[in-house]
Amino acid sequence: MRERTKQARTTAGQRANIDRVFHALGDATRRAIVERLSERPLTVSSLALPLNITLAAVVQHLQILEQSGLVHTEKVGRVRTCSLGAAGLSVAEGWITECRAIWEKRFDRLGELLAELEEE
Amino acid sequence: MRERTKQARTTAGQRANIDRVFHALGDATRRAIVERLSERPLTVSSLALPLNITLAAVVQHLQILEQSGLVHTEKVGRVRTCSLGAAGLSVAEGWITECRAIWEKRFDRLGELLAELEEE
DNA sequence: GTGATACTTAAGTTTCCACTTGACAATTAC
DNA sequence: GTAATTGTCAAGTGGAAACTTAAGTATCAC
Repeated sequence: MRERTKQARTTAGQRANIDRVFHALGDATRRAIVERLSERPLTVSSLALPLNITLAAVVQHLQILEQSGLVHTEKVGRVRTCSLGAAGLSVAEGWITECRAIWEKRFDRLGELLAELEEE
Repeated sequence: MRERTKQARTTAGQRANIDRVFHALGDATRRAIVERLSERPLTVSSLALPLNITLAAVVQHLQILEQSGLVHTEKVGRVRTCSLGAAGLSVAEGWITECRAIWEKRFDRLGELLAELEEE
């Protein structure tokens, strides 16, 4: 059976990905991790240091971040090194850009009309 | 009395705002609302129609969206019209852009380093 | 006026999610 | 070898958050 879905602006897979990324970014602790990783790669324990939570909690956050493509991790020996992944941020950026594009298109269309209504 | 506060990349107020925006965007239903409002302004009940939740739930989502600056609403008579607010999306976009900028800067430094190593 | 429409609000329920604890595995240091 | 380091896993807890129900208010149509 061939899967033949209807043509959508975004596919179901993309939508699931967007969901994972924004859910990941919805938590302040995870955003703090992303911010620090944008500066330099860090190990799990060095990531945990400034955060006031257990190492296990940090690992759980990292799982969510990695599944969303926001973070990439690699284990060498007993040390896992985490770095920022470009993919996740691009997904979020893309969604926002598309929303804004549609909105601005509409805004431009109404521009002339609004100019007339402003004199009241 | 020199006011020399700590030099922060982002102020506490901005951080609270970022938190509200990303929390708002963390929910799929609210993102669906934002997407539809990017196309055209809508009333509360017309927003609720395609969503399989009660009107009360939609109102609660709208409160969160309005507090984050993602949506602007105005009531005329008994009808509340909702439209996309540019402020919220800009906040999210700004955070992502800054993260990416720092990350890319690091990439550039790596490039320079590699270039130097090749010369020697 | 009456009734219908379009929300609004409060309170309760349920579901989810961040976090902890505690035990465990794998690597490195001694 | 033993011990310390670094991380992993499973199960459980507490609180936030999404959602519902039910009642209320304000506006519009007649």
